[in-house]
Amino acid sequence: MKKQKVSDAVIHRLPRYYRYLDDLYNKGVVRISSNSLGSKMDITASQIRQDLSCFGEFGQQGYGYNVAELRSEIGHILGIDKGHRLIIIGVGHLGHALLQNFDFEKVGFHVDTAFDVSPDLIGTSIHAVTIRSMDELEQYIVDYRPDVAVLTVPQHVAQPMASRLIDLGIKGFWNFTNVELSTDKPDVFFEDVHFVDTLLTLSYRISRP
Amino acid sequence: MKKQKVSDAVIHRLPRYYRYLDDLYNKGVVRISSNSLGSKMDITASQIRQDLSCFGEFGQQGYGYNVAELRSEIGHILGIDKGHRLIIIGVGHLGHALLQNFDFEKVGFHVDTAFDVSPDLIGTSIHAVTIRSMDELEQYIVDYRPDVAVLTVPQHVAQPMASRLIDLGIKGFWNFTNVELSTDKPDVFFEDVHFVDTLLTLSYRISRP
DNA sequence: TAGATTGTTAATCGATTAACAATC
DNA sequence: TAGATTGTTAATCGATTAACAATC
Repeated sequence: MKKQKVSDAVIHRLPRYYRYLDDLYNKGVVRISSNSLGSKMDITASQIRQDLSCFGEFGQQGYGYNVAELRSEIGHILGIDKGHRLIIIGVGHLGHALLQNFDFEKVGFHVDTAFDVSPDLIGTSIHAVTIRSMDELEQYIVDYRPDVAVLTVPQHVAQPMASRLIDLGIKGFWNFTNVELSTDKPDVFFEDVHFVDTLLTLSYRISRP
Repeated sequence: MKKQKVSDAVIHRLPRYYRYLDDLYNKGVVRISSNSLGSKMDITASQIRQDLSCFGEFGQQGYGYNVAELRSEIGHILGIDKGHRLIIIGVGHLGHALLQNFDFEKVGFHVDTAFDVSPDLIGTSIHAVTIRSMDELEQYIVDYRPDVAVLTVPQHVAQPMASRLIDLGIKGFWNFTNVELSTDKPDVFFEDVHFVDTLLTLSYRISRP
């Protein structure tokens, strides 16, 4: 096992490995070689073995990998078993859609609660998640110490809201606003879901003659 | 101007360039050098110049780039001015959220119409977009020839729906299902928005000790 | 003009792929 | 055992950065 800094390229492939392995696992597949996984995923077997070697030795010569085992190892590397807890900031259509459709538990996140400013929403609950007033934010976070905030607020409040949450100790942001957030704290992470960027990439590709 | 295949790395940076230039443009900034744009975006000036050189010469020695001009050039490269038209397949919470909040026009897409199976939705409209029955799909696409389909349908219908749309001539998919779609047609493009992957990447980062 | 900044070529760095000894 | 397949080292490929002549 090499012990070096793991590159972004590798990190970004991990969730995809996990998805494929989860799928194989659910289909009851017991073992898989880097070769056959590679052809499924359309990457080289070499790359898979190289990527995995950043984290340990999970296979066996002549056999390949045990699907259940590798799935859980990668899940572990990704922190799925850490019991992370998150809060949702902003329950507009998008926040609502995530609450209704997104399987947070499946990737090891528990949705503690949600916050909004709308009196119509405060006090109600969606999918067993209570929506609270934004005024309770400080007290709630101090009391319950969630790890991650999902930002589904309007653009213009994104950065101030992020700063407020960072001061309260939030360490990770799943950011759905189209704003690039920043902080000087090195242990705070932003993961941006830039819808616009992906649509523009598609636009680029279909626009070539 | 070098004329080679443009790498994925470059293509994926284009939308971000566009966002920053659009922002500068809206702030009334007239000119910018690769150096100052680079420090804003936290990339090297060299990379910016190298990237742009794939598409032409947009700057001027001693001056830098005209913001309005570079913005529109990159918009052009991305196909923002192509008048692409799209249809939304599936108006659940997510489709609804996109219809209400996402500024398609800003990136040069016109939302023609939307489709769903729910009798409650069919015939209504959201943000001036009519929701039609899935039964009208064939006829509509044949008649109006939209370019792109936004897939916000349940997982298990994703691939069959994509195949059906590809047969009807849809060339681009903005895919919000967690399924990796495939086709043997080389001129069909999928742009996947894998929510799960980004949340897992965040999980990885905050899980490191 | 002199200073600034481009576009491009060359150098460096890192990521991917190939090869293979080790071994199940 | 023989065949299969790993983990890792070496080779290759491509992307990023640095350097600089050209020139506004």
